[in-house]
Amino acid sequence: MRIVFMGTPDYSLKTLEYLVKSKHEVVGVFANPDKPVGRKQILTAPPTKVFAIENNIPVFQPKTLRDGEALKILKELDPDVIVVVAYGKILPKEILEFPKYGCINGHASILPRHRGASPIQWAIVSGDKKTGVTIMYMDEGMDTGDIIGISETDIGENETAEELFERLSDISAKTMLKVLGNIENKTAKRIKQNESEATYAPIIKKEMAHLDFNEDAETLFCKVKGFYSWPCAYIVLGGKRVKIISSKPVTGGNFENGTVIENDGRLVISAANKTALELISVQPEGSKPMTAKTLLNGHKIEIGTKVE
RNA sequence: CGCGGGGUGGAGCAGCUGGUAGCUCGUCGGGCUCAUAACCCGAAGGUCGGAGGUUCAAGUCCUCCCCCCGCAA
Repeated sequence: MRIVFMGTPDYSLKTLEYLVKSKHEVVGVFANPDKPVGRKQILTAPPTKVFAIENNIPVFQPKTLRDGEALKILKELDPDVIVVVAYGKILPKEILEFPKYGCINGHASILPRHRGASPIQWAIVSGDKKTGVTIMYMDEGMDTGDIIGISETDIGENETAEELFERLSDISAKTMLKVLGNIENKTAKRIKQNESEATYAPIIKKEMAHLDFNEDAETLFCKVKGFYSWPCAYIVLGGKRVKIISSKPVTGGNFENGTVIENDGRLVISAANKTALELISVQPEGSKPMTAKTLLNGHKIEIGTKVE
């Protein structure tokens, strides 16, 4: 099939790679415009664009898909199907209806759970034991289209969002290929989503990663994993922001929430419901990542110190 | 010129108003102990990021450069 691919970040790159290697023909790639990255704010091309250029595939980076220009380009590319993975834009109706086989989206959760921008992070933050990817026909809603294929996977006990991203991108790519095969030979089935089971995974904001010790340790532990490596759960200790890279929920006691209750080689902070969170690996602002023990070597953190 | 923090023995940090460097951990040796990541005794290990400058004297002041990190994206 002739495929137009739409995707921007690393997560979608995997699917693009698989498609290019497959028997299908990728005739064009849409990605979000280059944007400034890093401390130096260097204008950087998204990974899908870089890959497309290396493989001599035409790249398009429209600011909007709604001015008719994108549709004009698509008419020239004449795809049988448009494959969308983490593109970062909503497709207007005119584009959704354009390709013969429609627009297919790879979403990183088992729909209808975790519709929205950040399904991977929320699966972990919510404490889900399993997640997966869903391939669906896109419609005008937010991840509300009919399901064509699902692949499930267990979430590891200590798995971070970063690791899950990596795994799901691969699973998504493979599932997408399978589904495309089914579409091509007309064996694809459409399954409606059960609206009553829908949940939403809103885009992550940095402030969400500021840990609140009025929550229990298990919840905080999930946030540390789910917000890693961006934006990364953090606390404010002695006026400084300290990122929590890894942690472990432990038994606490009758202490005020958010105070240091152990500082002898281990750094433990009391949380709600007599639980506590042991910080394993941290990164104070201005420093490189280090273990809590190392942090304690150079900083006097008294028992009873309040964490903000 | 986007804002800010920082580069000191292997690691993390102190070192105020300038007078040859200290803490916690680790390492090595020894001791105690049924034993130990515990405890005791002792030891090694630092051109204080680099280059200039000021000074009788600079980690500590001035100038330039290199590198790391947080915010921001």
